[in-house]
Amino acid sequence: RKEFYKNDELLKEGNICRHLYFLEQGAIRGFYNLDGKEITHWFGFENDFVTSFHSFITGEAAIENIQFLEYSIVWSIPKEMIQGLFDTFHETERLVRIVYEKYYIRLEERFVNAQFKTATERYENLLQQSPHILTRVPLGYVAAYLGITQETLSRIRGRV
Amino acid sequence: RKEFYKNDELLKEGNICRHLYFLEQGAIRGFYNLDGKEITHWFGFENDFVTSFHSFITGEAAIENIQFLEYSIVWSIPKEMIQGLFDTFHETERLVRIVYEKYYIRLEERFVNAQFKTATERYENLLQQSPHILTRVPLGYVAAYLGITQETLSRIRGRV
DNA sequence: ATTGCTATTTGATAATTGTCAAAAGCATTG
DNA sequence: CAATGCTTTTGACAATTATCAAATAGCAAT
Repeated sequence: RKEFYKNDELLKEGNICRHLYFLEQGAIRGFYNLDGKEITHWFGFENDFVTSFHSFITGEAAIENIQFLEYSIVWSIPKEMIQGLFDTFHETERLVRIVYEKYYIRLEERFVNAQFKTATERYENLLQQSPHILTRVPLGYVAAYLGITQETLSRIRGRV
Repeated sequence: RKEFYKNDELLKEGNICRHLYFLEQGAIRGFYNLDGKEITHWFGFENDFVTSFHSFITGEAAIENIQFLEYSIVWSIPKEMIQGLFDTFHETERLVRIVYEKYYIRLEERFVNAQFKTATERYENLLQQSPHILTRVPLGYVAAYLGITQETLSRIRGRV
């Protein structure tokens, strides 16, 4: 169990993410750098499992950063320990499998939105499904999350 | 074990997908209808596991269709049977967990491409990573897969 | 209330991609 | 080899979104 404060970093790009985290309280974002800009591509909130998935699974260096958006409480478990649990308690592996299923479905939906819907539709979708993101996160981060610039998001909000 | 021919359907939207499939040979696509257009959003080839993931996991009606692109051989297993295997043989659940990990990473990469890269970059990426898709699949399907219109893809190819 | 800092909005213009229509290319069939 | 149907390309124009620059709003700390 660890506590973190706003802007604290959980992971820096280039490092290997060796832990799975559970966010008991707070908010967190994952972002990477593209042409000198920070691109936020996911958020985590209370009761979310978070990690740098690609790095955690493959053991390669992470290309993303993970940073806290507010005071947060997280529980962390090292990869080896959770793998040990898989062997000892079958139910752990089942839990993780089911978590994966949920996360996959979520990502699939975001993917379809990203590729086949307009910026306005994506914003309205977010407004309906995850309004808490908009209230707890700076607009610039949300814009990147939606795959548009901050200016465009601002204009969309002005219209709707 | 079943055999299918070009344009055969494995799943129609509105039905519940109760099976996980393994594609021993052939090619297959998943697509859904949007404003009267067929939007292909994934392909499967030899040695891929395929299913309508959302429907298979949630038990809800599928919003997508699955159709063969050529003569194919698939192995299918009903959901209840694989769940039985999970209980009987722990390794089965582990296998599925690991397959999920691979598929999640793939989807994550596609998502980042979809949202943060230009159409040209996505095409060049595909050209490098999965050139077989371009040789075995009609251009219109590939365009939808890349999230652009067929005309735009045609122009990109003309340029590159 | 004032200052300094950051976040958000607005404006003008450019780049990218989509839409609709038509032409060209290519393979299959009788 | 002409006819048919399907795929791919080309053209003209419209819509969407990005970019760059500047103005405004909001907020914390004097």
